Amino acid sequence: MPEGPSIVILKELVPQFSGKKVLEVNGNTKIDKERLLNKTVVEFKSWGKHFLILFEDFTIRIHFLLFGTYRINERKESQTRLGLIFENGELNLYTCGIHVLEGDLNEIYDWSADVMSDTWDPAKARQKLLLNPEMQACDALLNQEIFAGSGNIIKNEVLYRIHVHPSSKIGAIPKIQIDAMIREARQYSFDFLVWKKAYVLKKHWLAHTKKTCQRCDLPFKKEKLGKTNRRSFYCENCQQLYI
DNA sequence: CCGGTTGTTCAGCG
DNA sequence: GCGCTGAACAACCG
Repeated sequence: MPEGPSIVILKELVPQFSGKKVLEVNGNTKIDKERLLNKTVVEFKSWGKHFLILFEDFTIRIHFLLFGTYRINERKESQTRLGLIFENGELNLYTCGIHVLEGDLNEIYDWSADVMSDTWDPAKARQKLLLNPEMQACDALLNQEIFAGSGNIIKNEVLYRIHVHPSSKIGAIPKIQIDAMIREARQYSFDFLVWKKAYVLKKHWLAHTKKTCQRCDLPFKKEKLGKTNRRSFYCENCQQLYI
């Protein structure tokens, strides 16, 4: 569920509730559910891994973390975190973090940092990267201020596509590879979106969870790397280490 | 049945 | 106040 493209898929499934009034609220969320009652959804948005439900005076921010899921016009057995019932159906959210955001969303979010946004700004991403020469490539691709929406799968696939070792330092990577990283972070996210919709995402993984490199047939390394200490799958032979 | 995880936050420590 | 570490959260798969 959690990476950016999955949130975009959710966003595409809910316009049926845009402009509709919340007739009933349920779930074990700690936020004040009364506040949503009889309010009308203005719009649904997303920023990276955040799913946003906009009301007139406030916004509900949903983060699915590792295990979050949702159901539209159906329910799961497990406890609902937040359920919104409209005249034409319902949106049920499970195992997610929920926050209420006050004020102007444009002051909270830099939309151009979202790799899937129409306003994604590769030049800004490049600037941010160059300001962090000591940062490791694997950490950069998980950094939500630089690549909002990118997660561990996208990280591993992008680094494999651009032939860069996850422990490479940003400042030592040739500029042409930095540009490739930025380009592929977006491109792979859209490939992810298409494949996920067609239920063929895993089939297209070339690095994530893989045992062997399809380019050179040598075994992949599997290690927890970087400050983020997340699983990296990489080929020592095909992915260059820049230090 | 146990181990692991598409993620983030926060407490605790030096 | 900082940076770092590890726990906590919690559902599902193999």
